[in-house]
Amino acid sequence: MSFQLILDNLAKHIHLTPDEQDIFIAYLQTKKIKRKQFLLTDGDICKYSTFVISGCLRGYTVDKGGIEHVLSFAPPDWWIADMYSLLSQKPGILNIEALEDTEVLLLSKANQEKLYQQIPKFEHFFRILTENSLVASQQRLIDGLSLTAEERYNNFCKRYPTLIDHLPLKQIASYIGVTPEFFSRMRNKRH
Amino acid sequence: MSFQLILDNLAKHIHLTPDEQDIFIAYLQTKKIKRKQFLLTDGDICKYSTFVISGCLRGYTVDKGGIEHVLSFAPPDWWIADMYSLLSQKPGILNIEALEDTEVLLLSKANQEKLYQQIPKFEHFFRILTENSLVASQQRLIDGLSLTAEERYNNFCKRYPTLIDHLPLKQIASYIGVTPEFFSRMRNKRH
DNA sequence: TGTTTTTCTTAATCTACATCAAGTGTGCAT
DNA sequence: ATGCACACTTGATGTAGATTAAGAAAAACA
Repeated sequence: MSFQLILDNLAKHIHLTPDEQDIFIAYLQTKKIKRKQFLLTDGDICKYSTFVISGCLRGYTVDKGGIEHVLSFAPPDWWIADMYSLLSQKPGILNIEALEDTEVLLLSKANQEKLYQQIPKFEHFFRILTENSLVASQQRLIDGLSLTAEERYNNFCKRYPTLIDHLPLKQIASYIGVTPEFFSRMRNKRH
Repeated sequence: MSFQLILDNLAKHIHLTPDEQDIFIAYLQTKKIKRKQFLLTDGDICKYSTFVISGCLRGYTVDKGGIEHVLSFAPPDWWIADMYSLLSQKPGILNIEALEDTEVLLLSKANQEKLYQQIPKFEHFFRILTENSLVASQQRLIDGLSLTAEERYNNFCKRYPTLIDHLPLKQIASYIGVTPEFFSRMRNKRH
């Protein structure tokens, strides 16, 4: 198991000494999730921040009508968690499912807090990570209010070009916020 | 000018010594904004985190069609900023306007970063603040995808009961994501 | 390899909400 | 007080996108 991907991910915002890297790595757990298996389901208490090494996860909620709404995809080099549940340690509403066989690193909430104490740089790192998530989340809110489904799709294509290829279209439709039927029509533009 | 409100706000997450409180307060600026005046407009680079003491602000974007979309209200005891612009120091898209005569405290980005260096507890505080904003933003995303306008309105009423009273209905409509006309009809339920 | 399951498409109909237009309060500046 | 924005309402009509249903294509799995 190589930890290079996650160390490089940290290195985008903080510099760690070799010793600090070792401490960090000792706090991680490895896990493999088969396609269609779940890392977290609705009602669970989220105990980990998850970092994807290979494969792809999706995080989604299910509404009263049973419709799924994709909140995020997590390809390699991305973090994912049910932030509400992770922070409050109450049952969450997110489902995290593997779209393909996926390998992840898990950092437990307890270990994450130990890192904040032992190596304050981690507080810096996760502050920045959270700030960037917030900006992305707010931009998506604005897009949902301001743009048509088609414009949101074009944005998605620009922002996540690598994802487009090996993602079922219905998952993209759900992320964009439309039905698979409408999405199909939209792409084949014959309204 | 009393700084008690902002010190109590900090105290929700971190404990400061009197000396640290003094350092913090010395970094703040006071500002008064009259009703309908702007603290920030589209295209500006956001230089401050703003904390509201009295009055009320609203943050909104304007889409291609000239329609305003309210992203947040900031009543007393709330923080507001164009996070995208504040973090990237590039021109932002948010307008921040006073809905009534408003008194705020400004913490410049430069001073905020000095605080992170001098008093690491501030990094902890703003991490938590950002985490909570992220959870709220994601929940609003989910609500926008899962709920009807009416359900979103009911949620808003429950979540911000104090705001409802002295806020123009059209501003609430915009926050909910519907036109004033539809909002009016909805409230007077005679579809 | 064939069988099953899931994804994608197409078409008809429907609905939540927008748009346009006009009229009625209501607060605030002169 | 009076005039004037501006907030709010109400009605008629328009539309983006949903729903339902069914078949075609592709992928998963045994």
